[in-house]
Amino acid sequence: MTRSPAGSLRASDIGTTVTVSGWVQRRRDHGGIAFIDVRDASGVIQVVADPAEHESVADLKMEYCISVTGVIRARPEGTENPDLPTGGVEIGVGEIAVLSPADTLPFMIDDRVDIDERARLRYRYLDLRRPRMGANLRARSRATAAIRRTLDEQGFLEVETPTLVNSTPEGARDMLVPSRLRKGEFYALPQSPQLFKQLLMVAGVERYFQIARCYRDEDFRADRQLEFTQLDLEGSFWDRDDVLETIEGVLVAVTKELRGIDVTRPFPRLTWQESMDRFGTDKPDLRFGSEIVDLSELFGESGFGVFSDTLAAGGTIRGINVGQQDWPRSRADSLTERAKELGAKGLVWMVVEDDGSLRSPVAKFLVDAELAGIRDGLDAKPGDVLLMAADRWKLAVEVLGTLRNDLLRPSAHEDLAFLWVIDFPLFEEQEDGTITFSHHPFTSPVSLDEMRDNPTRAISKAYDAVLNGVELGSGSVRIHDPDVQRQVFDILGIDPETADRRFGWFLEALRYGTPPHAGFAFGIDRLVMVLQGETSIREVIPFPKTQSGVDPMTAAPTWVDETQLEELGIDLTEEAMSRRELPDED
RNA sequence: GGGGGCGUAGAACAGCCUGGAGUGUUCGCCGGCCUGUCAAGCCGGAGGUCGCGGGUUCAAAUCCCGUCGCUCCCGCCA
Repeated sequence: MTRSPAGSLRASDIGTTVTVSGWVQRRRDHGGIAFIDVRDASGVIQVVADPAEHESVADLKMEYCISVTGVIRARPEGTENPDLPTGGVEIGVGEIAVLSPADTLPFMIDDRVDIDERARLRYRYLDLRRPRMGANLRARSRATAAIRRTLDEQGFLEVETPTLVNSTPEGARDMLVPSRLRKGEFYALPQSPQLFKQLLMVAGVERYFQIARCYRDEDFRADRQLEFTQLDLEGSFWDRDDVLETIEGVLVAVTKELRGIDVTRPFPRLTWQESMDRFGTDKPDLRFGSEIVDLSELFGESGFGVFSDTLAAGGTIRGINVGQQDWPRSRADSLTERAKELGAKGLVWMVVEDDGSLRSPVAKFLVDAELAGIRDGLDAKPGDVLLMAADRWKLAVEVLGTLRNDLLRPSAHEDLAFLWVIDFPLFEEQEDGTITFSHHPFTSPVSLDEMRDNPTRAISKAYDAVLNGVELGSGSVRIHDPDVQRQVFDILGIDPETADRRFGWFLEALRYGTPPHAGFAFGIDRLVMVLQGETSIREVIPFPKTQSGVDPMTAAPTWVDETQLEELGIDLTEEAMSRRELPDED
């Protein structure tokens, strides 16, 4: 007899004999009657047995893998379960077979319990049996299917690029793989297929995409793992808007697939400058207001030294109204600490009293006109909490932008707010005065003259996609002229010899009739995370690593045999060897 | 590299501030009862190196120091 998916059974199946195979989710044994919830990948069905007839029912434990054959029947009136898609019917047992028993579980297969993450990862195969995790796995599969469907319809070619590539020390730290055939040399795992996809444009592919695993050896966050998956995409003869339209189409299709809703297009666009000014970040969360306001002009002549000195030094004074907040002293203190952690010298806070006056430790330093200006500028109403930062522009807006998120950002992702951030700076000036790229060194400037004359103010043809304050990914129009590419390397302080050694092969390729091209890459983990309402990408990655880069199940990374190291020509340092002697402790 | 939170039975927690016998709750597990439950219910039982190491003390889950692990954040992440 063929097997029926448990979750598919409905009233229309009443009277038919079916076989369902799956796992015992729950057993409710009433003595004279026993209910067994059988779960498979499709859902759950209730099985009803008389323990007197089916003695083996008493032996069924949670997560036993079983097979049940019986007749579908309507549940007696009043016992239907409206919470279950199959809740109108049940299987009256004919036969039960245990396919595979299960040991007592290390934790319950239940969405309602938060289990220690180490235990979940140690038994990830059990963790993935939880409905929520199963739903996340399926969502991810449907997301990639929707991506392929959308791009295939537009004539894109899916091309696989190598995952053993040369190391590029710029940007993130590379994951390295030693070469056996060439002792002492290393491959790197790709941080992105960037240069290969540009070569595919040189190769005449015109429309390329790949669902590519990428690797960056940097510290973890809730939205960062060593390895992650990107939709990587590139098109020839494209300008920015061709990319934005294509990516929007993909994001809309995936959202439709996972959420069943039609996102309004086109997505809003903010310039980087506007995004920083209004939200203090290049990945603003547009689900809520409380924008940052420039209050500098109120304080040009201020008697409050912190403000007037900041302005005299070329800084700025920005404010934000974070609305109604519980505001005990401890909250103010911890927020001030947070602002300092972010680099601010301090944080000014004010609470609007019922009579409209402002209660604040600094109120006594401000004159009435200044206080009134703050109230007006921040549209203050009684009970509102106002925050102000006085600092150089970027720091001031970033601090307020972070506090805005800390205080107001919804924890779940029920609403969706997509947007584009465009017109990023081409370069960034670092604290030591050197110039680095802000996107990557293959990004086209808007103006060559501006790039040469005033590099730190030059605008690039780079853009980011943002969803609910999460940076999904970024892209740019690329440089297709080898001379321009050399100029960019020059500005970045990469001398011609170094440029040739590292990128000569690429610069050479650009000389053979390279089409203008542009592209994008977005993180599939992050997109699925938000659409599934999760706040960590580990929930949508089947087998993630812990924050220290360990897989508690397989114990990777592990020590390898001396002979393996010898073959690779690798000696461990004393420091590494001493770690080897330490016992692993929890 | 730095800061915060957490670590107590198989799981989730309370207990810690203010030291006094491993005390408690829910779930799971074992045994028993139970014919319409769906996180079934009722009765009984087992189960503990309070992460690890050191210190203070007559006495440490509790206070102090160190360390390991998990996690969030800063740095970092083109």
